[in-house]
This record gives sequence, structure tokens and C-alpha cells, in this order.
Amino acid sequence: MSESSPGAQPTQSVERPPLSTLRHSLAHLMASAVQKLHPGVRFGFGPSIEHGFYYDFDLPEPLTDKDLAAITKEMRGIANRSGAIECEELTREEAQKRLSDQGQTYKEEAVGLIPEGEKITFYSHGEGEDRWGDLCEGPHLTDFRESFHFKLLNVAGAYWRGDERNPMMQRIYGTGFWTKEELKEHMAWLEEVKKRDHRRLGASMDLFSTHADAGAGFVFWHPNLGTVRRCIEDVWWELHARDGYEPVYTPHVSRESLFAVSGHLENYSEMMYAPMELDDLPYRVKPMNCPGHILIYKNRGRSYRELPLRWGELGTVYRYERSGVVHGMLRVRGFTQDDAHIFCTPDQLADEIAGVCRLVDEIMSLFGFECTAYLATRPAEKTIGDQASWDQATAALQSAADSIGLKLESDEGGGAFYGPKIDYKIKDALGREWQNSTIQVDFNLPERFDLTYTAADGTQQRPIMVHRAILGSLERFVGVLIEHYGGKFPLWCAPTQVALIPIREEHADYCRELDARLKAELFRSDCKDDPAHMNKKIKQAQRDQVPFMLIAGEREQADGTVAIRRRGTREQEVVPFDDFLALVRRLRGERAAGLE
RNA sequence: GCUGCUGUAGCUCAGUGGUAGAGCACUUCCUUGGUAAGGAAGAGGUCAUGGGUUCAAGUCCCAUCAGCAGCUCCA
Repeated sequence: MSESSPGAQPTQSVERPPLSTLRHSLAHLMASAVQKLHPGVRFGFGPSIEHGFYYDFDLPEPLTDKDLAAITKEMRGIANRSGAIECEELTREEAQKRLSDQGQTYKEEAVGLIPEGEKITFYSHGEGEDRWGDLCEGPHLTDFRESFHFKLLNVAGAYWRGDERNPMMQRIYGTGFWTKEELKEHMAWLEEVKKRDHRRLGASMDLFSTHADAGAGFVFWHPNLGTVRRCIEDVWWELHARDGYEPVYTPHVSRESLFAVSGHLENYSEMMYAPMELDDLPYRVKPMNCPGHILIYKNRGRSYRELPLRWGELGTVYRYERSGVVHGMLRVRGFTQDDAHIFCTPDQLADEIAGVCRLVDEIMSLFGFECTAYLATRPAEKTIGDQASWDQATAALQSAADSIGLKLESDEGGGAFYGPKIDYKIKDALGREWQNSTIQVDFNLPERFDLTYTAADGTQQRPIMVHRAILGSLERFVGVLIEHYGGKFPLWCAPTQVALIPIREEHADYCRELDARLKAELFRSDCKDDPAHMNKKIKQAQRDQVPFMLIAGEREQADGTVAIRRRGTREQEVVPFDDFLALVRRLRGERAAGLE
């Protein structure tokens, strides 16, 4: 199994056009097949994408997965009967007329989207009944008789031009490669993605659940995953304490007026839960932790001598997410952010940002993630504050990144309503990207809450706030982590670290003795001393992805040894128990990723 | 929220208007086993929920809830 998607870096011979060209042409071929089977179809867009291609269709009848076989067959037929793909250039008027004659209303609209002065081209293929052409900028293959391999994958809805105010079309996704092997490899990758799905592993490893009785988007952490989470939280606090962060705790519910001052009511209310009335006053469940931390800051006068203040909270927030978007642990309605707010002077800002960037890097490497950073600037609407402070904040992020040699990609308009941010994307073991860490510079909330500190010259100055989360939310991060590791948590955070398995019941005492010694050192060991069969216990430990199985029978008992079976292998090594203890002490101490 | 699909035992799924099923998991008994499924028996279901059609509904229709593939949106 390849560690990254085979689609990302295809191997191909030099004479062949890029994979994206093949896939784009496959989208055309698919569209022509759909037209043969459903003559009234109107077409949307049909590009190549990262791992394949899609095409959007407007059809009166719904397509289902069952239609894919017929469409595939038709595609093969069209390609075999006549392979040539031709390109012709049309004037804007000719293109409009042709599409209008064909009743292709979406495509007519698409012509209007082509900038003045740009060439307008049609790509066509097929003979007679198969004849089909499409407004398209290309490029395409010149001939479908080239050897290629494709597979149609699934059907889904998609808005015309990606806008939810537009009609919903039907989208078919597919993928294609030059060789059978590459296609096979990609299908195996998709299979691996499925196997590692945190919802599936969550069930088989007894990690978490969600419940219709509790409502969508609320996660229940079972003891196994609770253990993983505690381990992560422990490192988190350890590293944050080292970096001068102090813990704070704030309530989940506050008076609504607090969120009026912060601007959440005005800019974030569609994400917030409805008010509840207490003593005739409206209260709200918090969607963010910042107003709470601000109240602590404001509780007394602050001196420049105290700054920077770095306050961390694993703060649970509740946000209304639309019903269709909730997804396992990755997109939920209640989650715990590893939040912190830094209150600092303008002089300190760049260093503070740089410090957070370094911490992001350190924590993400602990889990083996590679990160990419993006600079997210002011959104087009629903923001607070004047442009000058936005510019200042944006410049501060950029210069902090420069100071530590961090390259920032651009995310235009992706900022929070109160300030710009650096967002990180992490790449997991399967090559997929996730957004977790975020660093946000905020001049606006200090203004709104009238935060001050006394400067060295005795004047009252405005502090700057940095909002930051590194894991993002524990739910999303741990969900990603399950998939990243495929359930094979490193020893230091694995729910059960060692499974002890006696070969016969008479060896159970020996196992219990070893179990006691492991537990005395706070290892999470599971002594499987029930009367069940040894093979069954091995199978359970495999299913639970326990890093080490220690199997002990007569020989081990007599010698004070254990037969170690490491996760993922069937080989055994017999070593003195003390050696094993030394090994796990070291792995835990190093928070090692592997079991060596 | 939108489009399409799905909901039957803890899990995976069969059941095409007429007596609710299988495999795995679970429990008990037998088996004392050297590295991924020993044998036998048993228990387990208001067929998501509520309404409707029908002599008769797990099966057909409507609504609600939850889930799946996406879109849009996001930590």
C-alpha cells in the first residue's frame, strides 16, 4: 500500500498527455454516454479533479449507483466505435446559437463566463448517433483509442456553479489512469481509506458513539478513546506550561449581552444556539471561549509588566451546524477547542505569533503530520473593525512567519470576523489534508471590550489579542488521528498498551504478577486471565490494535521471560520481562511513533 | 439546509403484501489449547418513530428522527 494517493503522483511515460487531460476527456466521454441514455440531459461542468473527474447533469429522473454500469458500458462502446476527438474554434455568437439550439441552458450561461477576447472552443467526438460536442477550453486527448482504464465511482448532488441558491444537479464522480495497475492501486487506496474510517474503527475498537437519542453531532467518548484523549491533553498541558501558558476555566453559558459586546450576536448568530431565559434575562451557550477569557483580563487593572499573558483552556463550545454537514467526530455540534488567548503589546506580537508557530510544528510532528500554513485575510462581508487594523494584523502575521522562515500560502478572504489568521493544513498518512491549527490576530475585541494595560510611561494602552488553537478541536483532531494511525495508536497514547495472555489457566498467576508490575509503573495493561481460549484472546488483542501482546506459558514462567508479539506482526521474540519493561519505558518516555 | 440513497439482533446483511432469518459477537456446558475463528446448546427483534392504504404491511404511501455519498458551509 502506497503511503500517499497514487493519484497524486502518477507514474506515466513521457509521450502521454498529463493524467488530468485523460480524466477531462473521460468526463466528456461519460457525458456523451449519459446523453445517449438520457437524451433530454442538460450539462453543467465536467472537469478533472485531484483523484479523477466528475460531470454535472440536469436530468428529470434521479441517477443511482445502478446506472453506472450502463453508462460505463456505453462509454466503452462510444470510444471503440470511433475514437477521434476534434477541436473547433467558434465565435461567441456561434457558440451561443449552437448551445441555444441544443437547449443547453447551463452551457449558454457558461459562455457568458468566458472573458472577452478569450478563444471559445468546442471539443467533439463520436460518429452518427454517438456524436457529441461540448463547450470546453480543453486540452483533450486526440483519440479515445489510446489505452486507458477508468471507473465510475458514485453519484451525488451538486449545485450549479457551486452556489446553494442555484438548482441542484446530479454529479457522477469517476477516476481514470493510463494503466490497469494504477487504477488498481487507486482502488486499493480507496479501500484503505474506507478501512481506516474513524466511524468504522470507532465501532470495532469501542472508541466513541453518537446517538439519535442525544441528537446529531454530539460525540460520546468511550473509555478507550477517553484514555487516548487524556494522554494527548497531558502532553498538551505539559508543552503549554513549558511555554508559559496558564490554565483558565470559563462557564459554558453566559448572558446574551456578553455576546452582543463581542459582536458574536451580530456576526455569528446563525451558528449559535437559541437564547434561554433565566430570571427574565436571555442567556446563551458559548460558541467561542474568547469573551470569557476577556472577562478574566478585565477583572482588574493590568500592567505592561504582566504581558504577555498566555491563557489556555480546553474549552467546550457549541455551534449549530446544518443537518447535512455533521460527520462522525470530524464535524460536530459540540466540541472542545484547545484554545488559548495571548494578550500582548504591539512590540511582543511578532514573537508571540512565532512562538505559536513553533509550538504548532512541535505538536504536529509528535503525531507525524506535515503542515502547510495559509494566510487568511479579511472576508468580504460580516466583519468588525477598520481596514487599518486589519492591515496591521495581517502584516504582523506575515512578518512573524518571515522571522522564522515559515512560508505562507494565500487564503484570500478566509479570515475570522474579528481578524486575519494563519491556518494550518496537516497531511495524514494517506496523503489527505485536514485543517486544524489556527492563529488569529485580533485588534477588534480588545477595542470592543475596552481592554487596557498601564504602559511604562503610565499611559493606558490597548493590548492585542492572539486567538490560537493547535489541535483545533479534540473531536476533529482525534478523529483525524484515528484515520492517520488506522487505529494503531503509538504506545504512549494507546488505550491498552500491553495485553497479557497466558497459554493455559495455570500460567494466569504468572501473567497477573507481570500485570501488577506493569500497572505499578502506570502502564495500561490488560491481563486476559479469563478461561477463554488463547487464540481468541490473541484475536481480540489484534482487533483492539494493542501494541504489545505478551504470551506466557511454561517456558516463560520458568525463565522469567515473555514471548512478545508486536502489533502488525506474527513473529515472536522471547525476552526477559525486565528487558520488555525497559523497552516500554523507553518508548513511552520518547513518545515514540513505532514499537522498536 | 439542498439532491439522491439507507434504517431488520451488538456488528455485517438476507428477507418483492400472508408464521421474522443467517454469519460473526454474546451466555452456558464440553474442550487445557504454543500464537487470527475447537465443539454443542442457548439467549437476543415494538423490523428507527408516528400516521395512512389494505382483509392483511418489515414489505406500499406520507411525515419525523438518525445515518450514508456529495454540494454549500466549517474547528
